[in-house]
Amino acid sequence: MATTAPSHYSLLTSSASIVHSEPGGMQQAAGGYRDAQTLVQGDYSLPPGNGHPLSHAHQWISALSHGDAGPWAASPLSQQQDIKPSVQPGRDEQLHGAGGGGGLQQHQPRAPHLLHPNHHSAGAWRSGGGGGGGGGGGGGGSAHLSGMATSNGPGLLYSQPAFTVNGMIGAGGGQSMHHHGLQQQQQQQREPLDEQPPPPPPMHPQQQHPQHHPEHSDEDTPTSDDLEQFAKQFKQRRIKLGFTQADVGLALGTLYGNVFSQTTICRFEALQLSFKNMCKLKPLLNKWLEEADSSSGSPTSIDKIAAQGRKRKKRTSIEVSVKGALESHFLKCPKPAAQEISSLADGLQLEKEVVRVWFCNRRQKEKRMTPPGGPLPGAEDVYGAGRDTPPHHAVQTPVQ
DNA sequence: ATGCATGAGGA
DNA sequence: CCTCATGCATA
Repeated sequence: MATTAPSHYSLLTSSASIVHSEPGGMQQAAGGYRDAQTLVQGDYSLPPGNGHPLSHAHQWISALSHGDAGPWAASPLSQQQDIKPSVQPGRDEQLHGAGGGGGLQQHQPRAPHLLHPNHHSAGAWRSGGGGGGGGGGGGGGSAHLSGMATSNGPGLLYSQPAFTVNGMIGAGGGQSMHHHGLQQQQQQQREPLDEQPPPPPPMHPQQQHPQHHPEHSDEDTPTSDDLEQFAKQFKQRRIKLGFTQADVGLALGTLYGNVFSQTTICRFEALQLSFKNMCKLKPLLNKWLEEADSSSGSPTSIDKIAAQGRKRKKRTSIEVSVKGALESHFLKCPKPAAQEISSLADGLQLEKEVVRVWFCNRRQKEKRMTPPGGPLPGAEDVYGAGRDTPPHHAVQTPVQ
């Protein structure tokens, strides 16, 4: 039981609340608004006067599948999946507590201090080669992904590329990347005579250019290390500037026409996206960083869009016991056939669709970055042979 | 921070 | 149906 909503979407043809909170002029670092949700999110981290001890060595599982596309191998940026401002016709429901809503928002003065450039996760693995000289400029290459698909119809978002900064935003022109050397420093140096054989990266399927250019460290394809470093740095700066993940997501929208949710930003920081996805987002976030950094004090048009209206099915809450069962099956067979799913669903008293989706999500999760606890569980190829993947489980990074 | 869900695109 | 990118709704 417990399965709340069977399968009908709740029709909330209620208030088409247009919540457009007018930030007025407090978009500064003070981060004007804050969604209720945002409040709960981790910004409160960082005790004033003490660095956080986060240091997790990330390592992506090499999820090589038998027939699926390689994980993050070849061209990571060669994807133009493009974005579309989900312009949904039925815009109703969806109450965003923001603006005039229930007035549950509040501004909170964050301490201007706190935070200090510090920590650098241990980079035991991945020797100089990859990480490549701190340059990491990441800025390089990439970028053909801004799509400016702001072709919204029914008043979706009114984001105007109104920059007041250096007007370097090639909103309509080109998206030239210019990196400033703000990346991070290098961390490993060895004596010129004492070459130590630091057990290089166990294995990183990515960054294996089947093409040419043997040496290129901070151009085009970012390495996993680059990404990790960047993500960390990004988060740090973001917090320092007083922005929430949601803020960033919106900013990206007003900046490029690509809105992202708090979720995505969060996942980016936590490296819970696929390598490809990370590569795609990095340039954008990098740009935002520059923006926020230089205009930290100047007006940054923040617009708020009233979420699109799409009636989602109510989230099904799967009981732990049931989850356990699913997990078991997943270990045995990550990709059950339709029929198997049916019987499974039947046995668990769940909708087939729910089970199917569960497996999809489970597989996806398995492909994300974020090491299952250990840097190298021993290369487990998800589906293909390792039918008995070790019982690793949600061992999230102790960050924040 | 995450779990379940939606959808586009690709066999 | 699957993968993949994303995000609402939640815990």
